[in-house]
Amino acid sequence: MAINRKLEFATDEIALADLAKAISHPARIAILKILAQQQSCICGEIVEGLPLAQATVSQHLKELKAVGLIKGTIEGKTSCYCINWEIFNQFIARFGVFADLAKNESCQSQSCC
Amino acid sequence: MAINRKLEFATDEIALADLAKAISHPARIAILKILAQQQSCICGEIVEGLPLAQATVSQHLKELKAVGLIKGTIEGKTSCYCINWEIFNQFIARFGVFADLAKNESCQSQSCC
DNA sequence: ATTTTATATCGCAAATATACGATAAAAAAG
DNA sequence: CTTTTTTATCGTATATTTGCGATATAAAAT
Repeated sequence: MAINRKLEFATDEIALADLAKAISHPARIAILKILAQQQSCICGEIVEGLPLAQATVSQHLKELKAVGLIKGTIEGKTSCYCINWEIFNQFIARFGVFADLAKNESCQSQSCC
Repeated sequence: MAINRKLEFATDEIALADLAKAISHPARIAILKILAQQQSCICGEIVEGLPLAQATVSQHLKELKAVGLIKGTIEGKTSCYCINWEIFNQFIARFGVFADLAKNESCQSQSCC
C-alpha cells in the first residue's frame, strides 16, 4: 500500500483487528486446537502435528503469543505453550459489540437487503 | 512463501481462518460497526465514514461479501449493504470449538504454564 | 568437554494484502 | 442525448505475511 492508514482507526477497532489477524491463518487455528485439548503443550508436539517446518511453527507461535492468546514458558530444554483463556474469552466477548449496536437501533431483525 | 501450505489443513480450520481474515483489518471492523447500527447501508455513507478512498472501501466491502459476512444489493444508482447475521452468528459460534475441546480434556481450569 | 536435542531467530524469496488513481458501467438528472 | 452521480473493477506501487534453510542458543546427554 502507498500509505498505512491503520492508525487512523479507533484503538478498539485496531485491537480487535489484531486479534482477528492472529487467528486468520489455518496453522494458528490448528495450534489453538492442539493447545485446547492437551495438557502437555510441548512445542515439538505442535511441530509434529502440523505440515510446516519447525522455524515456521515457531514463528506462528510467536504471533499468537504477541497478541496474548497463548502463554509460553521455557521448561529446561523444551518450551511449554498453552492458551491464555482470559484473553481468549475477552476476544470472543468483544464480538458482542456488533450485536449491541444492532440492538440499539433495532436493525438486526429487519434486514434491509 | 515458497509453497502455500494452506490446503494441507482441515477444511473447517481453513474456513474459520478465512472468516477471521475478513475481519482482520480495522477498516472492515469499522464497516461492520457502521452496518450494525444503520438501517440505510448505502455504500457512499460508508466511504464518508472511513479515512480511505472509494476504491479501497469498495475492495474491503468485496472481501466481507466474499466470506458472506455482509450482503449487498444494487438499488438503482446506489448499492445497499448490510450484515448477514446468520453467517455472523455462525462465525462467533464456531469459537465454541476451542472451549469444547478444552472441556473434554479438563484443561481450561488447570493452565500448564 | 563434546555431542545431541529442542527452540528461537536471522535472512531471504515468494506470495498476499493494501491503497489508490484511472477508468468502466449503469442509472438518474438535466 | 449528454452530463452527472454512484459504485465496481483494473492496473500498479508498496507493504506485509508466509515459509524455510541456516544458524544461534542453551539445556541435557554422552
